[in-house]
Amino acid sequence: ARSGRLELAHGVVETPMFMPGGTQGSVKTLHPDELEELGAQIILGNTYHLWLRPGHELIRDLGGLHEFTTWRKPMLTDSGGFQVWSLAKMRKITEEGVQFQNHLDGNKMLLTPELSMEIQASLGSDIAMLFDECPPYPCEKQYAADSLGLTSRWAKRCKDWIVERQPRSGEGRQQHFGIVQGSIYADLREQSARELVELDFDGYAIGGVSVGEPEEEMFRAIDHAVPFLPADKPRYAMGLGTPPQILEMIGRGVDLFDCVMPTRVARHGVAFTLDGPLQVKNAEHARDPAPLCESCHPHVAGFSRAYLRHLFKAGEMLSLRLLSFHNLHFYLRLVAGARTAIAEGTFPEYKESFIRRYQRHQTKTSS
RNA sequence: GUGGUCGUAGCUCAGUUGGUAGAGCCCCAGAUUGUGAUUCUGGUUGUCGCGGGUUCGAGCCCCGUCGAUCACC
Repeated sequence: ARSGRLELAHGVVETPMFMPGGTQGSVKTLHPDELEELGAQIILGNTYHLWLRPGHELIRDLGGLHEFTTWRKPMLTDSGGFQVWSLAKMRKITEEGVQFQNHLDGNKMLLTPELSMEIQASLGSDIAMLFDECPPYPCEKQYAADSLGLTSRWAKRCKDWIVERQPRSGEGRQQHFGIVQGSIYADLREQSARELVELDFDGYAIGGVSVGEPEEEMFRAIDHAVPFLPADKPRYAMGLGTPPQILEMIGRGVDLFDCVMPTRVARHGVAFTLDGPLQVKNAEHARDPAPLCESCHPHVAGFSRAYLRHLFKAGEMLSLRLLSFHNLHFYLRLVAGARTAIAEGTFPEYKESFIRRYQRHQTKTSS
């Protein structure tokens, strides 16, 4: 485990850090001021979604994504590769890029490495992710190898675009993170990492995880990639994870995380607590005056489980907001605690005691 | 009073020529990992208004009865 400071165009990010997802220019249900209050230092935006709607040129003309959304702190934009994989109806991957039918009106579109870089430059994010191909799980080794090769060639094209279009360096410059692929194969992960490091980016992400693989495979993918990434550059595990997974990966030297889980499950009635996930809608809470958990943010601590259950059963929008707020608070506290523990040299104990309590009452397995 | 229609799960209803009861909602529980609030997956629930009859067998047919509703008198 390690801690650090990431200096970006719109401010400093302390690591390890969790980055809430603001896919369409909004962390669903929350006000930017609330995110600041929660201690969020960097949030995500998404190239694919913002390109389709309202359009990156519109956002650029209105001053960029920070100005557009009023979020003044650092932002990271995902390249769109994953969304083309997960959302588009039909897609055809070619050397040039990905042809697909978008999920909004079915129009045929083409996303290329250069276009992804251009869109992200228009958005003005602090960190732009390279355009990659995210292979599915399970994945034959030959496919994973071919896919990795394509991702590396696209990385080179992204690099060329960056050098040509953004020659300036220094403060305020947009940073770029490469994405290590290679599925579950150790040698491919190593190869991918080496090829990306050769091209020299500002940070490195581990992609192709959280695509349906078992947890052990996910950890192994991280372990296969981390040793080949430079120690002085940030490492980002894309799309992860559950609270215990976050701690496990911090223990493996990962600095940044993003995951829709805290906000998505919040909208479906699940609250994270020190004793594991809590199904707020369950009948057992119908008359429970207790708060969600002892670590609640003051804004949520005053509400009983009975009231929160009622809000969900009644379909009240406040329920979505309160649990989104609560779950992000939980995640951001988790990583803040990790930073403190790392600084004090007690991270292993912090991790173990958290996981022991979190999983104590769990009867189900998280596959 | 006469004639018609209808009584099936908590609610709204489907049940083919009689073959041993289903759906949606609700309720109960689970899922969710580079974003799906309005999603997905499971599960519980019936004296088929009641009482007789016909039949090997009735939610379906016959008789009676109760209730709802409509039309006419």
